[in-house]
Amino acid sequence: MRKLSHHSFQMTRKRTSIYDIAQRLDVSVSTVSRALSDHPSISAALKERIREVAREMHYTPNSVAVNLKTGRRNTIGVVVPGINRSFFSSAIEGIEDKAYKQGYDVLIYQSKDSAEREERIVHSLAGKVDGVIASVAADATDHSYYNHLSASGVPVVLFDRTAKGVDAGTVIVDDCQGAALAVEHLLRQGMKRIYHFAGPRHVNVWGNRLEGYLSTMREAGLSVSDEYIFEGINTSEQEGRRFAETVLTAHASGQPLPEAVFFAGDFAALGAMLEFQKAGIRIPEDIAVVGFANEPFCQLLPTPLSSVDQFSYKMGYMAGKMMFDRLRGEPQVGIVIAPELIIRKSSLKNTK
Amino acid sequence: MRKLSHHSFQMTRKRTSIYDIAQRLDVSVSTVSRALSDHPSISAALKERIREVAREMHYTPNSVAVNLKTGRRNTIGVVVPGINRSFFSSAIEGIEDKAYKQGYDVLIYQSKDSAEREERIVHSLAGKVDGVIASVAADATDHSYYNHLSASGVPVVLFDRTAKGVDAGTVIVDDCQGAALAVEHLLRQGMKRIYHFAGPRHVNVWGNRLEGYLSTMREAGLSVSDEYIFEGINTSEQEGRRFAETVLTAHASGQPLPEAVFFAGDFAALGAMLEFQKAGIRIPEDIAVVGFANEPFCQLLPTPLSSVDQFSYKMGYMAGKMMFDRLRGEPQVGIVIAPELIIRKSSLKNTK
DNA sequence: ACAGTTTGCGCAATCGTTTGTGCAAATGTA
DNA sequence: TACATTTGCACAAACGATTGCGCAAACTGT
Repeated sequence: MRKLSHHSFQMTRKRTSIYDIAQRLDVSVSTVSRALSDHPSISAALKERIREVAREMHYTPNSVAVNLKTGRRNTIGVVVPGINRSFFSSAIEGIEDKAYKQGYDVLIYQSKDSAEREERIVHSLAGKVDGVIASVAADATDHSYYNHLSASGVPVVLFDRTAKGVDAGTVIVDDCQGAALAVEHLLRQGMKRIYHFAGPRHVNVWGNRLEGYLSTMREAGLSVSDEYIFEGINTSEQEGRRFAETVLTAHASGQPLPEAVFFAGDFAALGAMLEFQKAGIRIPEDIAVVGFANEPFCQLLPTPLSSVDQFSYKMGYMAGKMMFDRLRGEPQVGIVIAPELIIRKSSLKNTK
Repeated sequence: MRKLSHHSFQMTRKRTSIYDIAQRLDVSVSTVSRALSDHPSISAALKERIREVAREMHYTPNSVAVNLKTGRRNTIGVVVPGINRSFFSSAIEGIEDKAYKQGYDVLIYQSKDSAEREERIVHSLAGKVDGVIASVAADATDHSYYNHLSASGVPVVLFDRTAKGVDAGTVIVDDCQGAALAVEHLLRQGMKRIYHFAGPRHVNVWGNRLEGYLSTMREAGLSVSDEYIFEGINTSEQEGRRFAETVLTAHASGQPLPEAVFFAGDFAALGAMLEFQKAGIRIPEDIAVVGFANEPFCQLLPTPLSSVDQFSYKMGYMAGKMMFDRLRGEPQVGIVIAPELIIRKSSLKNTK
């Protein structure tokens, strides 16, 4: 192992520029530039020599200079509530893969579900990126600051959590249909008393899932009384537990248990399942459960959790695709991905 | 809601530059530049007017131009195996939080545990970022390409998965001690026949955990026979299952079951637990289990999994801190974070 | 051999900033 | 009043690339 300097930060040799190459071969910088970008007006022989010298001098173009000159930055910004969540991190993976293929870099920002932080981020993003892909913060309803971007020529693509009044392309999963799939699956097994754990309905995804639940129940000729629906402040595990407690105390005072519950989020489903099981209620025999998002842990649970898959990676990838379409000036309006119900043990009553 | 153009990509007005402001106030660009950066040689009155006009013209500095001129990009690159893993995504969260405070942006790249991809990324990073924070790919042992960066003045900080022969600061958890904590915890409960599920030992983290396991056993006066140690190709759930099968078949042919197993990773522990339980083996009564990383799912499991916490967020945050120290020319050599054993049901034999 | 093309390259402006230096006007000193 | 300082701003050269234009030399054809 070769000895390394303690203070490598001092030995910063200047990077070789196009100018150094030019000097070395006694040609002009423009010639070097053209040679390296394979311009027709440079002879093949000279091109070859320039490329060779560039290689041996370890030349890498200074992207900042290129960006300044061309006006493009080859970078797209991504704003999500938090990266530390499977749905978002795998969506980002999709975005990154697409971007990587196109030679673009990805700048990541976390709004932490705070619209205030989101706004600051969005403003700072203007001029740093060619486009922005985002999933909006849930704590507010007005996200019009994204229009600053689109107004100044920076295309915006919203995925999953979209916002009204924003000039942007959207990539979403058909939440309404996803809910329908889940509820129909339960109905098919003869259950009628199906509850729904919802998130705040001002957020499109949760509102639509509620909508899908309601319309499917209605179509099946079932009436949905108030106690069927529980609106959590979010879809966390804790809220799921709170839901379970509510149901259990209602049961204690005589109300029948639900036959099944459709949760608008997996974590809420998880919390509730654990709480139910603690109370001696069996899943799925006593209560069948379906979640939403198909988080990785679903299949890891001792009672694997049925869930609606949102194809998070694909959503990210499509959002990336839509972004590049927009950058090319071919604006796609919106993409809706068909969800898929993954049936596991938690929702199968007649399991032998 | 105001009507938005279908083709906002065409209405790209030129961004206002420092030059526009100068023209409007009939001063020179240099004056504007200095005024906005609060240079002493500009009168307070003029500064105020310039700032005002800048605000009303919605001026935001063109960061690319600033970068080109100053040589700094205010961006740090992060290279991790994959973002879609709780450990890395929350480490990134730590990095991002620190960077955000310092006004730096974060560029994310995924090596997907491929050294080849990692090398391409690292090369492309030269000249795009001021520093690089990474956790190296596990499929190779030579990561010397990182030296290109440090040699050209771009500081490198490695966290968790480090590499020998790379001129970089490091932030790691004391894996050896973490293993010791886990094994001691098991020993204290009187167990002696303690197995270890290891990862490839050429990767520092797994090698050190193995080391910690071995030395703790040795100090307790216990001999470790070959079948105690299983070296998986990684620490995935699948490898965990494979481990369980190996143990079970050995048991079928007369060998006693382990009293406890210390896993070098939570996912492996999970896979094995599920497999054991499927075979009717009770956790922790028959086999106690301790994992490593304290992944979020540990506490969600019906038999919550004891695990060694690595403080991933903190590691990321410290890595960020170390990066800024290096950028300031105050090189920290290495930070070692003390791990903490989180004891849960899976490792408590004498639970009532 | 001469005009007309093509081929191959250099000159210089440009992108939006930062910053060293120069130079007037305003101020201070005697 | 005359000279030395300070104050406040403008000029112009960078940073590292891209690119329109110009212009010699090397070809083409007759």
